[in-house]
Parts: sequence; C-alpha cells; structure tokens
Amino acid sequence: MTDLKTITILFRATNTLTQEIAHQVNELGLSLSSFMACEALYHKGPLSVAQLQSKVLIANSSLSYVIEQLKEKGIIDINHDENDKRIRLCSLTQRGQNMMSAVYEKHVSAQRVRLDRLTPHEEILLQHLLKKIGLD
Amino acid sequence: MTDLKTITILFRATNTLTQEIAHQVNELGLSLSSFMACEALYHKGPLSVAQLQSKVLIANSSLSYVIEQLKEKGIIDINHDENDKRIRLCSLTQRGQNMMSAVYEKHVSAQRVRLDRLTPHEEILLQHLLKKIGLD
DNA sequence: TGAAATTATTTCGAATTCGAAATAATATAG
DNA sequence: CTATATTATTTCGAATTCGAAATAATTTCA
Repeated sequence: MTDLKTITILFRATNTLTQEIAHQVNELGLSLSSFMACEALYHKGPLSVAQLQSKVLIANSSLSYVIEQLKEKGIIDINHDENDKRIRLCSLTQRGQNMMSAVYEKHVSAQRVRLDRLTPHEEILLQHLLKKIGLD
Repeated sequence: MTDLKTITILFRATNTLTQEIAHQVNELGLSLSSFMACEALYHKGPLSVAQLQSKVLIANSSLSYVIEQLKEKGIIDINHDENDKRIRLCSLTQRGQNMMSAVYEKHVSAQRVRLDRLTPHEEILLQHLLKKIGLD
C-alpha cells in the first residue's frame, strides 16, 4: 500500500454518517456538536467543560459557545465545583433529560440500521482496525 | 451489538487524522478543504465546481468560498467551459502544481506512517468494512 | 510563605461552513 | 419555437469553528 485511498474512504464514510446525524438533530434545533455534548451528559451524568471537550471533539473555545447555546435553550445547567472553583460542571436540566429520553432510542436505531450491515464479528473487527490507526 | 460505540471510534479516528492533516496544511496557509480541492485537481486534472464538490465533501456554497480563496492565492485558475457556459473549470496554476509536487509526497508519507500500523490485508479489510457502512 | 508554573475556562476577532434563495445557462416538452 | 423544468454555480446572512490571548483559580517548590 502506498496511497491514501483508505483515508479517502474513511473520510467519506464519516462524512455520510455525520451528515445523516446532523440532519436529524438539526430538526431538534441542535447542532451536531451540541447533540454530542448532550449525549455525553445523558450517559455520564454531570461533566466539567474539559471532560465534555474530550467527548465532543471540538476546540475548547468552540465548546464554550456550544455550552452557552445549550444553557440558553434550557437544556443544560452549569454549577461551579465546590472543591475547585475553576471547574464548571455541566448537567442536563429536566427539560434536557426529557428531550434526550424522547429522542435517543430513535437516534440509536437509525444509526444501527447502518451498522447492522456488518456482522457482529465484522463490527468488532472494524473497531479494532480503527483504533489502530486512530491512536495518537 | 446494540450501541453506537463503533461510531464513536470512527469519529475519533477520523478526527485524529483530520486534525493532523489540517495542522500540516495550515502551515502552507491552506485550510483542509482547500488542500483537498488541490489534491483532487492534482490527481484528476481540471474539474468543474460540481466535480470538485464530490471530492471535497463540503456544501456547494462553501466550495464557492474555497475556490475564491484558492484563486486569490494564485493556486488555481478558472475557465468557463466552451460547450456549456454554466460550467466553470478549475485547474491548478503552475504555482499550484509546484506547490503540490513540493508537498504531496511528504503528505503521503506522513499519513502512511499511520496507515502502516495495519498490514496490507488489514488495510484492504478496513476499506471494505468502511464502504459497507458508508454507502448512502 | 509566596512567586512562578500549571490548569480550567472564556473572550475575541477572523475564518470557515451552512442552507436557502438568486442567477444564469441549458434541456425538455408541448 | 417558447414556456417550463433542470442543472451549475454564486450570493447572502447567520451559525459554527478556530487559535491565540486573557482571566481566574490551584498547585508547586524554593
């Protein structure tokens, strides 16, 4: 192998999924980044800005903007950590919780339709291969 | 399989590569999208805006902006098609050609270091699996 | 202790991206 | 032929993203 065909295919596949998910969450009035932040909070509970950043894969300055958006929409709350006043903890509001429970299963099934083109064995294999090239 | 772990891993891997490539091409004063456009022209020769769009994976309105940037930098030329005056053909200028030949091999080797963590057999397999989930 | 380094987060201005509407040229159907 | 539909591309304004610098709190260590 001497070319970058694999990267082309990787970018294309990611782009297809990204567009599809973005289109779906845009109908909730959320950007993809906002939705990913909500997803993380939905699964992990309250997280600091830095912890969120490691999930959402955008620059810290961009995340500040995203958090502001979610706060304005009443989807998340922000509380400062008692022990370390630099840290701001983000958590879903009741409204945010409700939105995610109303929507998340549908989101999963829609994406699983795609992933289920692979056998379980193939899917594990794909994860394994992607991790190999994706680690820093 | 019932979760979206695979998508998480996919997005992460793509993000890692994207960041790395973007960082490298930013040093040439190019955005990732601009570089991808140049890459396509470097390999395929002159392309219409629509043909470029299918390579670069951004919205047509965004591509107009990217093309304008590249034109201003003297990296591409734009000529209208004789047969169909709607079509604008983009091609690398001599300056653009020179830039790409000076840079492209280094770009490939840098990315191949990553991809060579896979055996050739694994790489083919990865391509195959990604195509399965990535097709529309 | 207390100055210097580190960590967490935000602010700022600029660059990139988007979707929807506009423009312009070509193709099609009546 | 000519009105209509389709195709190729750009324009517009708004949203999102970025990197670098700023701010603020905590830790380190001399």
